[in-house]
Amino acid sequence: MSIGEYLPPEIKKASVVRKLQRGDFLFQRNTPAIGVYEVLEGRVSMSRLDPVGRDVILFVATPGETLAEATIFGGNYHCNAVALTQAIVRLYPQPLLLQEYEQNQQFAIAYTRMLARQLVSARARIEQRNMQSARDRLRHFLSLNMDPERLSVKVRGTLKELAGELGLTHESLYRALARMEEEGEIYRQNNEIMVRPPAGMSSGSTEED
Amino acid sequence: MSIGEYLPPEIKKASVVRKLQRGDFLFQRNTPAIGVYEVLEGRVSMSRLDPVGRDVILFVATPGETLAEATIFGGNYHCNAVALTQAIVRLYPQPLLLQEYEQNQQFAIAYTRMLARQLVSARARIEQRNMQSARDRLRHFLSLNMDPERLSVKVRGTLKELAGELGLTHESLYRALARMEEEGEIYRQNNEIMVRPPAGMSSGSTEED
DNA sequence: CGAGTGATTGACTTAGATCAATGACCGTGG
DNA sequence: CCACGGTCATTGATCTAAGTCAATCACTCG
Repeated sequence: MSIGEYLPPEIKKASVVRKLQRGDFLFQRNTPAIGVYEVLEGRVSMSRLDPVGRDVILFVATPGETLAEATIFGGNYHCNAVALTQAIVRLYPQPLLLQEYEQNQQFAIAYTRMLARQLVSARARIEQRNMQSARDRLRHFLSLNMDPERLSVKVRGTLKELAGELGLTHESLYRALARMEEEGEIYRQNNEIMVRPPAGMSSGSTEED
Repeated sequence: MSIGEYLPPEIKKASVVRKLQRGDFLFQRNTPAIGVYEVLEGRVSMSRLDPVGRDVILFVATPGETLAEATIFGGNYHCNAVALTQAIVRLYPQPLLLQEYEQNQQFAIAYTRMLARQLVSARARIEQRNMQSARDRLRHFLSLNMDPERLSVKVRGTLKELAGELGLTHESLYRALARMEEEGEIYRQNNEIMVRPPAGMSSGSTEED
């Protein structure tokens, strides 16, 4: 799923890890693209100055996300990338990526697929954000991430981080969780959120114990 | 930019237009993918049943948008597509697309680029949604769509549609526009929104008349 | 043990959503 | 040619839920 998983070993080996202090530029707009980055730690923001001189944020990449995917084909970067926190990134050199794309159709397909998959999940997040209520956003998140067997979601990281992912303050998320638990819609246990099926759902194949 | 623009003419010719009534399925999950669709008119929703039986919306495609881009490589559809309104779509047959992708590297690159571009703009929209205030969302939109020469944005379609794109009610958008105009931040004329540069900006190269 | 952070809850504020009404405009059909 | 229905643009009044500020408790790490 993440970029590292399907890259040929020689590109992995040729990748370079870079550490950034808060405020460091990773790259600047209209500068030749040297490759695609993956964020390993911290947060890196991509932004651009608008014609009036304001900085417009296009994307804030968090660990596991890649940036500047289109620069596999060369050209210049189209925005500025700045570390918002101390951060660690991995650079996959453009010439190697492009060469692989051109010579190994399996890789080209994998790369294209990855972009399509990311697009699907970005769009899903937009849909999530179309809902204003904390509970609806949470439900959407749970629905998309639920383990079908257990009808539950293991929360990765902290609830605060989840709140950020949902575009909510942590307080709102805590309250939504609390109320949904009160009302019996969900049930929490450690860092796992179990969803209680609506009345009249048979659990089908997974009848345990 | 849109998919039609770089497709080889033979694929364009082979594409099929389909009209949908509200509620019609365009395709269903786990059904063999026959191609990539472009929405010409109306709104088509992509959704999936979650393990608990709720319908989760992944994406609502509007005119100009494509869906199921990953199915260029075949396989099954991964969600259900239903017309939310009366709609018109164009189908680009998967076998032709794949053949072209495999045999014409320029096309493969163009297709990959298109996905990367869409990803950039989807991410930008997520950033926009991270802002809760109507004015900030509007500013973000203006910054991204501003004509650099005129420092203005021509609104496509109605303001109501724009409100939807910004994730706001139309009333909120009207009020935000009105207040920003009152305060001199913007200036409206027909369907164009002109942005008044913050104090102390020289317009640089475009000093006209 | 004390600092730092996450989880949680309470009190209060506020801006967006909602409901409602009005005027402008546009196309259609009689 | 005009009346009528529909939609957009706009504004007012009100509601509500999320944001904000603040406090507490548990836990971890050095």
